[in-house]
Amino acid sequence: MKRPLIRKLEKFTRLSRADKEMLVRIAAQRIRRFAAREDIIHEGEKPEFINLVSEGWACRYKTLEDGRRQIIAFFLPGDLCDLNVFILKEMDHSIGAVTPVVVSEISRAAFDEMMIGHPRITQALWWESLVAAAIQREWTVNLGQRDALERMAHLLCELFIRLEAAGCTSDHSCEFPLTQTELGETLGMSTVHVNRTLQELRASNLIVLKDRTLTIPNLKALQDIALFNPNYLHLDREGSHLDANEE
Amino acid sequence: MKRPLIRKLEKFTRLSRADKEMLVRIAAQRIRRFAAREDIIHEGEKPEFINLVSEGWACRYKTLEDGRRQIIAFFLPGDLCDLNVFILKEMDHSIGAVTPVVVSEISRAAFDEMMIGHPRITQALWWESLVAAAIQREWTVNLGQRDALERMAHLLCELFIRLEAAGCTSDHSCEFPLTQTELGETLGMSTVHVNRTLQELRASNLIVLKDRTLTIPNLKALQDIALFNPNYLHLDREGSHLDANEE
DNA sequence: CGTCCCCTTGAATGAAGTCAATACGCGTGG
DNA sequence: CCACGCGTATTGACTTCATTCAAGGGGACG
Repeated sequence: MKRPLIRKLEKFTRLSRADKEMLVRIAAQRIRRFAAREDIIHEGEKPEFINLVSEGWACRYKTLEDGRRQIIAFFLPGDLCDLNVFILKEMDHSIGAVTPVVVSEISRAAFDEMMIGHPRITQALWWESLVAAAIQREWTVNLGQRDALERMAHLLCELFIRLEAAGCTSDHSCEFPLTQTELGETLGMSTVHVNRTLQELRASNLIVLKDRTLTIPNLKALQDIALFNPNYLHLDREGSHLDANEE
Repeated sequence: MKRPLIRKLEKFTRLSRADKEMLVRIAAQRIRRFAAREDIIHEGEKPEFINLVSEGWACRYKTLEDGRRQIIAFFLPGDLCDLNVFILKEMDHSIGAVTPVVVSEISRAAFDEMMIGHPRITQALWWESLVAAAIQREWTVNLGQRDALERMAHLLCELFIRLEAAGCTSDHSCEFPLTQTELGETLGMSTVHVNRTLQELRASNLIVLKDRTLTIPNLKALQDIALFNPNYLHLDREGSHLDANEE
């Protein structure tokens, strides 16, 4: 349950003891806590840090002039906001806490230090950011091509598998703090239709969702109706040829 | 019209003569041509190069098992496919030519060399890739929140402004090679509805689209109905404080 | 001259949104 | 302890936007 970032990065490569200590140290440098619904950084601000979510769920979102809101991404424990953001003059979107969250702020200096002294971490972080981009692309496919039922099923599959990689699941269950309104803002559908879609998944015994806990009795079955192909998450230790000898 | 990449990067930072020569040299190393509709790289392959589109339009796309296709991104002249892709074991999507295209393949070695000797270019390329990510996010918003008319208008605004940055527009017009089927695969709507939506934009005098040429007589008006905010393209010379003294 | 691809149009159908009412759990304060 | 308010979930009836089906038109090319 601890150190979800390390756990996740090790899906890609093996990290040395020194690498891990570095990551722990960096994550401890500057810690901030946010209440649910609070903004971590708001559109228009100048980004000064890379944010690492170590506990809780956060999300990226954008609001249109007329108030419509789209959730663009979820940050689960161990997830990083964009590397290199400090290159941009201002945020073009906001990042908000979904649940109460604990965030580590990584300064540009700390990041550069890590890039220089720890090539294995550097590699793993680029992998992380390529996966994040792949997830964003898959969301485009999801919104563009899948109908409501498939879309919902796909999101649930993705979140569950990502939580698993971060060590945040037990058996077939995980905490699931999203409200139906938030699901709607994520999947581009009305709350009413979110509700009906969830009912349909429940009726088919594909999910149990109750008291902020999600259970997926048969992940394969849910994947099938979602046309879910996990390849875009690149969770198959592709960097294993880089394994460190030390440990 | 030449060297759209350089032209685009200079929207972000000023490049020295040596930087530009480097870019020209890199782009000339390994050139490939593709016919319209041909695949540049296909899902499942191992990416070995960073592709730079120097002429023509290409697209990223994904196909679901049942044949539905979603276009995930367009590559216009001067656009690069993901930096660092070689970290991944295999492509989770395909890249195809929309029109006949000319592509420069950039090897890992050439890329690393550039990263070391040309910090200004490095910075500019990270900017490029952050902008590409921002575009992908905006597409998520587009598909999730906007209705057909807004969605179409938004895409047209984005493409026009990006073409402008690459030096591929003249006055209020640009070449526009996409078929209505491709627009549908991009915007997640049926061809029939694409057709009707275009008609509606034409009837409001917001666009002229004929013979593969798009004219936007009043970009501001089109932006308004699209709820288009160009901030996500980060085209405002944010790196100008980094301007080189040399030229 | 026929074929193929792309664009266009009409009519019928369907998926998802809107509106509105109700229910439920939970915390607060009387 | 109970009443109240608030946010969230649920349900039904109706509407609207978009898809599907089907047919026809036009241009490029062999």
